[in-house]
Amino acid sequence: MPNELLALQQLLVPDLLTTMKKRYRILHHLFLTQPIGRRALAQQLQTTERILRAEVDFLKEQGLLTIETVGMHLTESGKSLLDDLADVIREIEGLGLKERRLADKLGLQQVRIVPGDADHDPLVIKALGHSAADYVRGILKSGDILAVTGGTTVATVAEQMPRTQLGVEVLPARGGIGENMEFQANTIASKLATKLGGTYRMLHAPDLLGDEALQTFISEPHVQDTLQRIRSARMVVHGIGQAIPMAKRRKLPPAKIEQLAGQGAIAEAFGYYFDRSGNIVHAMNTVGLRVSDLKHIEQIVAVAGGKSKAEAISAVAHGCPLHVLVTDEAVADAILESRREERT
Amino acid sequence: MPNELLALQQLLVPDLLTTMKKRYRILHHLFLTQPIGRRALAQQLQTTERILRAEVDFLKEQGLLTIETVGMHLTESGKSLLDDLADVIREIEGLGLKERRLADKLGLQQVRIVPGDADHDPLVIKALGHSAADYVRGILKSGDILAVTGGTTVATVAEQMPRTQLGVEVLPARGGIGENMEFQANTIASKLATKLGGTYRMLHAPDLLGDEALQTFISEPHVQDTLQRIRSARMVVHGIGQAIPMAKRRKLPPAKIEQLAGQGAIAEAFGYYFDRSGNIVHAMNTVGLRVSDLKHIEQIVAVAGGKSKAEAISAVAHGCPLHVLVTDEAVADAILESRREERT
DNA sequence: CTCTCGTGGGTCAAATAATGTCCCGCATAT
DNA sequence: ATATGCGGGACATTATTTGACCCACGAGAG
Repeated sequence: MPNELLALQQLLVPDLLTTMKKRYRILHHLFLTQPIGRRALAQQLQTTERILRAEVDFLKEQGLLTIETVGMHLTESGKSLLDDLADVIREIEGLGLKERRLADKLGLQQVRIVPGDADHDPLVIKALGHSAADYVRGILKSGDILAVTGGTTVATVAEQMPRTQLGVEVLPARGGIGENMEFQANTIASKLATKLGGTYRMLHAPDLLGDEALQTFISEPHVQDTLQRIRSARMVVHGIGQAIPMAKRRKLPPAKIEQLAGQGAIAEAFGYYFDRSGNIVHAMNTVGLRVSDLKHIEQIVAVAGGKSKAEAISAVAHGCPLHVLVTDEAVADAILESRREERT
Repeated sequence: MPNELLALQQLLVPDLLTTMKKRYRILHHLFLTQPIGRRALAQQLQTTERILRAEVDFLKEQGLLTIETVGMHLTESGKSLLDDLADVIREIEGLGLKERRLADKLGLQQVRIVPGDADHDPLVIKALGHSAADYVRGILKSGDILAVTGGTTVATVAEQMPRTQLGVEVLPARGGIGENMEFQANTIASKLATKLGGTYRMLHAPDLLGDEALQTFISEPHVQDTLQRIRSARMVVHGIGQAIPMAKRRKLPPAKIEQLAGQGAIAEAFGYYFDRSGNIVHAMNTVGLRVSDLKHIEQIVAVAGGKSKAEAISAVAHGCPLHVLVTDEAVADAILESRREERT
């Protein structure tokens, strides 16, 4: 433990840490679901109404949340407490240790783990987004260029980003690659720019362009300029998907999907498909960041969770440059477990 | 607060911090009075037997204390927990703040404050001794020369010093100046040397020596050598007393005491008497450290407590060089209060 | 508009935990 | 021997927590 105080307290007042975790959990869940009522919250937290009520009364007394007719809300000091507490809780839960082990195994600068499994609990995605947003905000400086991909997870990062006046430029990492409008890189870039008090540009590359048309498109001066800026980004935030489900979502022809499966494709990121060892087996035909550009970028941040994605995440971590991974506990456990098996 | 975790916990689990303090108090008091039984301890801590029993059962469960037929004892891990916890408790109690304020007001390097008032509770002296011993042990290095004065408080420092093998040389700061054998500087030096695994020398200067005899005594080569070593001490630990009571205890002639009172003598240290502003109004006629030698010494540590000594301590702090003060809360409050009044 | 539905807040008995109050047998020191 | 203080056991009493309701109200849907 980094903080010896926690060790002392564990011995002298074990209840303290337990209650602290309990209250943190309430605040955290409230933050993710607000506004929400007593009964609903109790049910979601697997506790009784009466017991939650006692805690809520206390937290209200401390000015951490407000109770209104529509439900409960965190106050400002509640939110700030939550952020400050996150690190402490991670250490208590032993997530800090897992983070360091996972970073070590995958050769990453840093790993952030959020409790739960995004596959089973959609709130975990929200927590992932919040954690990633917190990290990104801590790193970005005024004037930086930030490139983002599409996907629901990265969209959540934008959604969870608190409003600041940072003055950064946000760009889509790649052109449209067949997502719903809401989760496209362009949309996310615009949303993030708004939240961060910065500017953004779009990269309006039509889907499924023929080679020839693509060349023409790329050679436009305005596009050229945008591409240049994207490649000089200081930070990239991207998601990681499973190869086959992603291919289907993008409505690739069945033959192509067959082929991908045959090549052992398991992961997708940036429009590239990777096999288990991290080799690129296919690349989407669209403009933007290429894997070869990544090595010049200072901070590459991947955000992805859910046990089903564990193998994909592991593959991408090996296949392309990556500095920071924000994921959930289910993934961390799965990767740490599988890699231990390999060793035996 | 140096540790922001405490601030968070103060907000999120205040009552558990209270029980932490409570348990610390039990352990601390037990440490000072062991071996002691349930009932006696409960009475001293102003709580009921049953309530203390619940806590004791818990602490026993945690392996922090043992229960025997003669009473309760701290275990080794209990002692070490106590030491680790001391800093934390000081911060929670706000003593850390007072320490910094007092150090600022008196122009000292460091102040250590122990809760309570040595005038009313003899255990506070023991706590003073323990705190001072802890500090001294942290500073001393092998080969250092340590000079000590007499007095009950400094004697307690020796008593509370844990046994180590430091290899320091302990010397009396001044010759015998009319104390009981047990509290003389010589005796304390010997005791400390034993505890610290070092050597000691004595300075057997008879009381109330005439000028001439004193000169003869000083000129002896062995005494000369000892005096030289004393003056090159790295650290000095001394007590502070009230002038008039100290003069009476030393059985000075009543006329002399009258004179001291007339000169406004209020404090005593090293055999020197100081007035309120820190001027020396009288010096005992004995050998050893002179006030003028003090400025060459690296660490001068004063240990004294009890509200009645507050003015004396303040006077000495102004009158002669001092780096570290170990005192109790009653003194700290009194000095901080009086100095605030002066400003208005 | 009405009519749910979920909200916070009130109430009170039951269950559970904390506490006060004894008493006993046993070491230990006098 | 005996008086003292020790830990531990027992149990009634009290305090607190918890469970299980009900109610009035306001927002949002129909």
